[in-house]
Amino acid sequence: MDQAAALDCPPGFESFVAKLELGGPLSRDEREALRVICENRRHIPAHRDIISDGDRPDHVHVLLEGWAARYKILPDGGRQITAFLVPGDYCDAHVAVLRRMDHGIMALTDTVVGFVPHAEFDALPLKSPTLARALWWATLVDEAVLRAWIVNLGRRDAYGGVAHLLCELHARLRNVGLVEDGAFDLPLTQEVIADALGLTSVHTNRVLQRLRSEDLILLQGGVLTILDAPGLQRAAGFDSAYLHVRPRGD
Amino acid sequence: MDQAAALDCPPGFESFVAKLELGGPLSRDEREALRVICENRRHIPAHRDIISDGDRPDHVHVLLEGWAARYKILPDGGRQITAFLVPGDYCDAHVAVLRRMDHGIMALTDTVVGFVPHAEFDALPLKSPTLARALWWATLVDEAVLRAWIVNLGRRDAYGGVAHLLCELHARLRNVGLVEDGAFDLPLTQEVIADALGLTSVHTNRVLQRLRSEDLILLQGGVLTILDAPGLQRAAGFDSAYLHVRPRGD
DNA sequence: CGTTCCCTTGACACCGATCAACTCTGGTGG
DNA sequence: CCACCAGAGTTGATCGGTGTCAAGGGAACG
Repeated sequence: MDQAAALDCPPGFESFVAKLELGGPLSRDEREALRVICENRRHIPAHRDIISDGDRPDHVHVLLEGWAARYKILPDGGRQITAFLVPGDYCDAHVAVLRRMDHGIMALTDTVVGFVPHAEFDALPLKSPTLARALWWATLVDEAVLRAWIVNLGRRDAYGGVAHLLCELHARLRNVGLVEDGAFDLPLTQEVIADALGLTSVHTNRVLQRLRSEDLILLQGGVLTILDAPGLQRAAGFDSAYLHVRPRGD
Repeated sequence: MDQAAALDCPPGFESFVAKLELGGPLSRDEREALRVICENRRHIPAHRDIISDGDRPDHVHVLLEGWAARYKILPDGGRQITAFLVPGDYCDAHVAVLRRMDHGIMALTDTVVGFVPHAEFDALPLKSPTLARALWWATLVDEAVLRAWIVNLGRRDAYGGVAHLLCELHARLRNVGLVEDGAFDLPLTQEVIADALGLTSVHTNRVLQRLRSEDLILLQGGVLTILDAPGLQRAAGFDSAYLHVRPRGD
């Protein structure tokens, strides 16, 4: 936690660097190279798309503050959320290569994103192999999270699925320094959680109440407190190995 | 389809190159660089792990012949398949960065894999930016497929899910030249399909029979023939955009 | 010609969807 | 200060898609 030079950092920069350093430390120069991404900023209000399905954005975006979700709308109008984005997460590193978005990204809260043109982004790996590797690391962990969600949806019941999601968010937010005493902001409506887990908001409500009644969690006012981490992980069948982070204390 | 130099190519090489060329053509030299991966070969019989959960392989593997599946075993013994691998697909490009497998890969049929040491694999992008981009392309499309599966599991019923899976496999196999007249080898048991879609083999059986009775597909002897592609895609809500391939004829 | 694996079929149970109403909160305007 | 309103959370009754359990059939193989 070297806060030495933290004072003049744009908000969100710390989370961004923290996520990329999970794969290994970055040099002063490499951090500096990342800073340019955080200096062009854009505010996007809640419920607005950051990027829409079919877009061909010419910039790469990083979420710096707030929450967002990747989602896909089905022909019948149903919505499936395929990922939650928290500060430090890339929105569309793919698009630098694939060009066209095959899903949308919506701001769930008021958000701030940083962005750079593709050309500048593509040049980053050339400046430093370490940075290239850090970017790989981040996308590969994102991929591992997708696989965990598939397991969630395919083989866990609603109770285990919700528990697993909460464990995952806890771990990911801790990685970027957004957890204090086992508590963190969780500005998700029950409908949003339901759309991530393939449930209805009604059933999600019942599951959350069960988790509360079992004294595993405390959720009120948009803040989640994990009261019994081992118990919650047991309920979820959660094993953090897939996040590829060296375990550490809270 | 320049078969000019195809005669002395190792089996599976064509599919491998085809997959990497979906993002753009490769030069003669680049193909040659890929060939080394196909020249070290290993046979793995059906039902054996190619790589197991927790392994730290020191080689990168490419599937050249046969079918394989990524899978995860849950504490309660349940199995969830998170991806099907067909010729041309990387097994573990991740592990060059993440080091440790967070899931297993099982051969579904007798298979042949090609492999190279990490060091040699890591050097590939340095030789050619085009190759680096092709590797990115491949992993990003794999990621898009994972998202499509999440939608499948979360918001489609069993009927739509099976239909969507068949559409996906059709498109992916066509990309690597393994479809003829709308028909291709599908050496998956109903139990395997069930484990991919979060169903039971019993219910998968009923769904397949419905698809047959509606004259959408013909499935026998391990060969799937798509009789009514538009109808199947309609049943699935399938839109191939997420595979990021320019549409073309059958 | 028995064994094994896979596919098939039927009866029943249950998790989670659906539909509908009500509560609670925060914000807005008269 | 109160009336109203919209969005989120909560609760209950009922329905339906899939799971579960169990039995049987067919093809490949030693």
